[in-house]
Amino acid sequence: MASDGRYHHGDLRAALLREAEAELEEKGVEAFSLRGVAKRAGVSHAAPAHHFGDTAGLLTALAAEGFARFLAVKEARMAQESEPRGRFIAAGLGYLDFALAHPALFRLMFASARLDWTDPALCAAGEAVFDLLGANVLATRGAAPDEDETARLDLVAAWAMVHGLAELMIAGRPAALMALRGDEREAALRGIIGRALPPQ
Amino acid sequence: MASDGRYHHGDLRAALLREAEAELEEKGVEAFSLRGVAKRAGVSHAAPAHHFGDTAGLLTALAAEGFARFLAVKEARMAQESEPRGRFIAAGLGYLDFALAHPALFRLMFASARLDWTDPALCAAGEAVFDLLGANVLATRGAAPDEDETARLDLVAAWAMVHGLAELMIAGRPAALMALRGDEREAALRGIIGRALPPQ
DNA sequence: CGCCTTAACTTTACAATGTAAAGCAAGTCG
DNA sequence: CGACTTGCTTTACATTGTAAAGTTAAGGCG
Repeated sequence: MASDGRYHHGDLRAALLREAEAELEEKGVEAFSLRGVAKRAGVSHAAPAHHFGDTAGLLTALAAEGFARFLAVKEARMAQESEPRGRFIAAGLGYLDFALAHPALFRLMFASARLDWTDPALCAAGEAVFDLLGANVLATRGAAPDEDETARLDLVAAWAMVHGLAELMIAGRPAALMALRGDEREAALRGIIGRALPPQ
Repeated sequence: MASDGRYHHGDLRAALLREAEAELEEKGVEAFSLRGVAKRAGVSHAAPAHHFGDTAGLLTALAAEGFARFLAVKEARMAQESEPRGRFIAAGLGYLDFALAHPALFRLMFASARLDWTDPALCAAGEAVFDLLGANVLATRGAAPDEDETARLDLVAAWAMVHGLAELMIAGRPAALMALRGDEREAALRGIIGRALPPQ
């Protein structure tokens, strides 16, 4: 029985995704529980499995949605810049915005063994993010990563640097970086990300 | 009863740590099971809890041991180089060696919510690794990260770059990098890591 | 309107897991 | 030789994922 008394929820699928994200951020991937999600949504413990098959199905759907939002955050940051290099750095800052705002979801997306990468929706969402990275390399270096060796290295360096920053910052490391606030931190991050990009 | 028939195992603690690592690498952190570890060691399902308190205790002990080995791998790589910059890059390559050789253990050490960071052994082992990073920055830049602002950025940049490479490569990404073999890959990695270090 | 079909959930059931508590075996020290 | 202690086992129970069967409501068709 739905919490509002109705038997048919209306849009339980969307509600479960919402509650699943709350469960994920609160408990972490490792303590994530389907029954916990059901409890939050006020439905029977088996309702999530009905909609998503199993835990992997729910997490996969959540991750796919996450990649779409991730891309949107990056693009929003980029829209504030006009020069290719500034836009590339902005994409990196968006990457960090998202990771710090949704750490558990971020780790689910990038470092979980519980995702079903054969799922077309998840693959497509992930590739869209990767494509943006390629486009930024092309705009900055003037060569496409899948054709030019140097551009390929640019792509790896930029991705690794930003991804590493995200992972470390999620873990609160290094303390010296996490101690910086607002503009100071952003200025430091711009400088660090800049090291990985093609020279100006 | 121990698999060899003895009641007292002799060194069950060490055996459990060994089997726990096998369990971890085979099933991943998210599907890691105490009972699975016990089964591998041929002891009763509650034996691990007897030695380590609970799952967190076992994983924490495993991670602490992991940090010690991690440090050893980095130092082994560094021993082959004499110049500060070469040694710094070698430490990064050792970081990647370890991550790729023990991906699940690596992720346990750096990205698990199941570790008890109040444990002194774990803290000490982790700090020893961090100290090596600081020493490498000092040797390369000529300034200590806890005193000099630029050195602090050096530390963050180097760590983030190498850590990001580790996380991405564990996930098999990017495909272009993972397709490279042996010397080719190492040369590419040297170049990429070099971007994050103080200019030559 | 009443019946039938089907989709959306619930209930029931079961095996696997973590952990607490009590029990038993075997070395150790008096 | 007997009590103590340590190391492991047994038993027990709550929580979890998932399968399967049951129940409720919504919609189409006569």
